[in-house]
Amino acid sequence: MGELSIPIGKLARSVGCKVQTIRYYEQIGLLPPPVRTAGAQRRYGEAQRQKLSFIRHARELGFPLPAVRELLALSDEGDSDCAKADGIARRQLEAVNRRIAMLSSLRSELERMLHHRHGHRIRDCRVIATLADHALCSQDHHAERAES
Amino acid sequence: MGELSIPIGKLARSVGCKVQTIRYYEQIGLLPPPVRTAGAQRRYGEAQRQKLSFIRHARELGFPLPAVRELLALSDEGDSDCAKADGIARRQLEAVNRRIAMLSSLRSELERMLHHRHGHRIRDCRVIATLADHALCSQDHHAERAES
DNA sequence: CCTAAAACCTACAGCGACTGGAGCTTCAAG
DNA sequence: CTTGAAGCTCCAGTCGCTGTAGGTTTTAGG
Repeated sequence: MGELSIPIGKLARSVGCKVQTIRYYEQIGLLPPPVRTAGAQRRYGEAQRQKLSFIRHARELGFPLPAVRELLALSDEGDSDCAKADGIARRQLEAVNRRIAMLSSLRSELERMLHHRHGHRIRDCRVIATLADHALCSQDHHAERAES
Repeated sequence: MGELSIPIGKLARSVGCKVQTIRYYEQIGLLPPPVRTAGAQRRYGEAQRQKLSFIRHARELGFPLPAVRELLALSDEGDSDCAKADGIARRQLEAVNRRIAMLSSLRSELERMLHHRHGHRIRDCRVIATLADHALCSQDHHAERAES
């Protein structure tokens, strides 16, 4: 059914990523090296297309590559405990929630800056004044390193 | 009032960043080169501390460095139009809103994955199944390149 | 069979915004 | 004057790709 020898460009189009991204995944050992033509061009099969699709889907959900690697490994051995995959997903959900919370507080601070404007010259500008003086902030919006 | 010759480590502590970050800002021309001791160590004054604090605050609000550079330039010349600063802040607010929207849809997808679990073995795992088959998604969560 | 264009190849540099380390020198307190 | 903390420069690494240069292979049409 699935085509037996898909060239890299067609594969890239079919999963919605760039050709280089696929080669990159191969380079870091996320995708197995495919068969090559006599002229050394990559040719993929349906199984590899599905694997790549899995990877891309996980990446779109914000899973960092190490997590994707774990998820891939889990999906390969069907006897493992589902709890592991759940744990990874739960951690990702928590990370997403943290990022949303942080961005929400940034949003309200930015809105405050923008709505409380009074002067139209820089020296009276609320945006600049707020940046210059942290004490003008309502909440503390402390940045947290976010993956992905 | 302000100390007249702050060494880099104290400055870093006072604004909550790393020493290397300050040196990096100097390297890319965001902070002016400070005076040096006879032994070539950096010594900062209060004005530079305020400038750095401004930069850090803007960064915490997610402004990318080019935007920070613009905001700094605006704050230096008090006669400019406040509309420029407002525009930069508004664009940042829009970017934050876009990121929140994207993360919210990721969150609901992750929650769907986690709550509809049925098996406790990988082969019945909803998390893995969802990743493997994009068709199981309710919405399309298409990643958008986000700055910062 | 031949040609031309599209697609492929490798290798490496660059992005943003830092961060970490090696290997050395200088400063400040006691 | 000693000693240990803090400073210095230079360079490499992070993450997840993306872009480019300069060449080769494939494929469709004539």
